[in-house]
Amino acid sequence: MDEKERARKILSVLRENFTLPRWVSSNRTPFETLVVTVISQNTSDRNTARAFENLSKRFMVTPENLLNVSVEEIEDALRVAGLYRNKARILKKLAEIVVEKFGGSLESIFRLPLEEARKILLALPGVGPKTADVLLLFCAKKPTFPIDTHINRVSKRLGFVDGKAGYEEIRQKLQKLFDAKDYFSAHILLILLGRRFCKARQPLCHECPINALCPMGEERLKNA
DNA sequence: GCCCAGGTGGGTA
DNA sequence: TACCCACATGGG
Repeated sequence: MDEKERARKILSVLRENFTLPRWVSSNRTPFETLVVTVISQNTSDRNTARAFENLSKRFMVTPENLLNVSVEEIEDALRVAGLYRNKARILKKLAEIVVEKFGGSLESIFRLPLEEARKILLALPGVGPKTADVLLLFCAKKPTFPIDTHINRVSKRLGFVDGKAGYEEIRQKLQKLFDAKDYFSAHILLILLGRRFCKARQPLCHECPINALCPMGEERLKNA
């Protein structure tokens, strides 16, 4: 079985074993998605949601509103998520740039070709490859594959890339292995898999739904 | 009390 | 370019 075939089977098994979280069908604006993604950096889903809700309760999350409130108020809302001083400053700065350079909307960036748009996003404060790719895939519907820490680990254990592969190498590889129409669901499902079964310290290969398709799973089952 | 969750950017060699 | 560390809270 070649790699692409294995990737296809893995995706199919993941679809049978996991349901996409509710927020997937929530319609956030691109700017809200940017804000949530920045908040989520190095932060659990639960605390990310709480922080974003704290913000939304105070005002509609638009660049104009963020520009007009004090950084202390943003800090208060974000405290629960951790790293709140950094993130509050970054959100202020992002609001300022979006209003002043992009007419209050990210849409003009999204209309550019993928790599061009990606470069512009990467130049924004607090926006690294993961955040840029989330925006491009989720909001701009561009064919790019965001790599978070779970996907990084899962890709290596599955043998899709070798252990020292970096962000860009993993992204290119997954984009080759999956069809562009599946990037979104594959991204979500691989994260769910990583969190539930393919944990950093304690992989649960015996219970993992794709252990038969994973070199690491086969190895562990053999040794059991 | 300790370890885990889980990206970016600034600094150093 | 490649690492190392700061950022900070909440839950098990």
